[in-house]
Amino acid sequence: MDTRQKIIDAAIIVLNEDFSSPLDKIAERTDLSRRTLHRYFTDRAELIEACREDMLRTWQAAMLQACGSTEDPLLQLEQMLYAGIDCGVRYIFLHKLLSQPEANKATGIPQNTTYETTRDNWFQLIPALQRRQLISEQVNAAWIRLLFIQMISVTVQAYQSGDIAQNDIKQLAWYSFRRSIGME
Amino acid sequence: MDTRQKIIDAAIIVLNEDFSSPLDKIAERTDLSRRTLHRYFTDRAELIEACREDMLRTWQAAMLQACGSTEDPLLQLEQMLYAGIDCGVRYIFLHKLLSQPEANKATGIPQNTTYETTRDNWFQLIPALQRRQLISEQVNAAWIRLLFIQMISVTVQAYQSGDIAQNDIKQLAWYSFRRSIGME
DNA sequence: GAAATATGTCACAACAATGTGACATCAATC
DNA sequence: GATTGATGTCACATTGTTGTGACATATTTC
Repeated sequence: MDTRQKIIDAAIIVLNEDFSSPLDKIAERTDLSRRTLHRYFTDRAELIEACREDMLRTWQAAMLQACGSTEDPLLQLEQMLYAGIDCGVRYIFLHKLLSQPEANKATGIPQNTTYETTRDNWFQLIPALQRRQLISEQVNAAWIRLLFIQMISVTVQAYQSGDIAQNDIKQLAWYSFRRSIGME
Repeated sequence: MDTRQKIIDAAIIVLNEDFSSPLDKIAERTDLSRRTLHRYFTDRAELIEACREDMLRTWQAAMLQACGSTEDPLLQLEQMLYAGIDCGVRYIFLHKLLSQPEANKATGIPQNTTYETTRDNWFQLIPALQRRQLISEQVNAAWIRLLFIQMISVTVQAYQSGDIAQNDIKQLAWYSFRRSIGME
């Protein structure tokens, strides 16, 4: 398997838990030495940048596919949730990273307009659904956005905890999410 | 105001964002020098321990009050949610800290059985409500527990973001939470 | 205003994390 | 079996973080 990708995968998991974690921990998780890690990424910043690009690519691909699979905006929303869940830790870390501009400045990550526009497209779905009376207009769109992100976080934790039957989790997530935003 | 407490408050906020953050950042947030911080807490471990105790105390007091205010288990659950929200970042950080035993070992935090028993008491409420048919028995108790914790996190973010009317947030949180677990 | 208390500034040693060079080792390929 | 490519080991300079001592400067209390 691609060593570079193996490092990125490990970095995403470790840095998601603790953003200031030393590179040794990432190397440890890949069964490679820190020296090898540095052969692929000269810099910590370069590694983080690679993680960001990887997460962004994965997320955008998943979201595009989810939206392309149907015309029904309700089904689109459901598929978007599943797509986020499939991205898992990537999705969570990406949003954590991009919602903390201080961290970005420190690591020199450029502002990514692709992300913003893509994201904004997804979340224009909500007002559209509200106009069609499929979601109560009482519930704030910003609130729904927070619930969406957090539902993916809950789901990832559920998978990791092992306390919940793996097969049920996705349906459970969609059930809880759609009810939390006032559907059905 | 109590300087010691001021430091703890700052530490909770900063460490919640980045657990490995240098002490300078905490000191900066209090408008005190790092030297003064070290006069109150000789050690980083000691400061973290103080944060843990502070969070635990605040949380337990809030939860006890919430449960003592009524006999109705449904109202109790609602009050518990509001209590968690009032604890805010404290609640989130406490759960983050106590759910990562690796971090505890590193900092020498002792396992706290008071926390576990108190927590377990609260979450015995769920099965009780399910037996009374107030919550669907279809929904897993572990899942509900995750939703509860995350709903508080969402609410704190909503307060911080400023995108949502402050007055509405608590009611919004209770509405979304109770529907997400299958009530009403 | 003198004494006591709290805080700031500076310097410093100890340690941890980073990034790199030099060279060894191992496996695959020719 | 010699060569190449990927990785490991070790050493090293550099930088960031930590905890502490010595002393200066307010601020409060008597």
